[in-house]
Amino acid sequence: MARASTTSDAFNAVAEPRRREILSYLAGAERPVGEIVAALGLEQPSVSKHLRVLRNVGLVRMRCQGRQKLYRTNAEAIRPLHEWAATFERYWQHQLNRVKELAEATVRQSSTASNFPTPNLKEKQ
Amino acid sequence: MARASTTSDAFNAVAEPRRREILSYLAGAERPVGEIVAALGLEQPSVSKHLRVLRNVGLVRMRCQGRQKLYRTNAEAIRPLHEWAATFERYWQHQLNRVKELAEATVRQSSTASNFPTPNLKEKQ
DNA sequence: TTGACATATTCCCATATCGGCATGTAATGT
DNA sequence: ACATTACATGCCGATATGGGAATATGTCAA
Repeated sequence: MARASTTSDAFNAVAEPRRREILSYLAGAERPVGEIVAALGLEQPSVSKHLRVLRNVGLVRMRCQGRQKLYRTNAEAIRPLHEWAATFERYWQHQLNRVKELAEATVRQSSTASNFPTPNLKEKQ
Repeated sequence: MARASTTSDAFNAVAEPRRREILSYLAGAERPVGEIVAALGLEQPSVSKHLRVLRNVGLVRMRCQGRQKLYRTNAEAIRPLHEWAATFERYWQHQLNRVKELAEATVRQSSTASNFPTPNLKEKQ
């Protein structure tokens, strides 16, 4: 088997950075393909192909108007993603609390004990 | 060019359904690889490979304990995804309001006017 | 040391991607 | 009818994937 199709999922469709840009661009208003091309600086065929993928998973809707086709993003289709991610919210809050506690403990210690430099709390990724 | 690497992004890493399952499974507690294999019913090498991808993008952390390696998901790394999706929240609320208004209008109409069958509000995808 | 256990890595293959370029198609204007 | 505009589609090539099977690495135990 190979990687899952880009059209198998909102998750897969959204994995492509350009498609994310397109979605953001089309979030507020309906736009013809030409404007997307101009605004994002992509090749027209490329945009058309991305739009096809997005349409297949319901992330954008299309409407014809003369010779133009107006696209808009269907925000509803992004909700599953949002909800899946939200599932982890409590866990990253836990982690933040731990970091916070650690920081507070360190501050207490350094303010009572000495003039140590503040420790670097940045997580090494 | 081909598709972006699965390790280029949290978005790309998370596009794979099995990886999402692994992340959920490892959200609450640290677990050795063997338990993941047993719990999700995947082949061991497959799990190891997925874990490698997840680790490369910081979605999981690993700790050695004897001959086992304990993995846990690093929820922090999921936040960018959550925040990106949240960007569209106001738009899907707009859409919901529109659907709601439409439904209410329809109800008003049908209750004053007649016994028309309720229209199908399901969006055709 | 030898063996068993826990994971990781490698090789192979079928599949699909994305970009670039060329071409097809449909609607409009003259 | 013809040219033009606005998109869509087809073909190509380079690349990377994920599963399966086999094998390597590393750790503990006797």
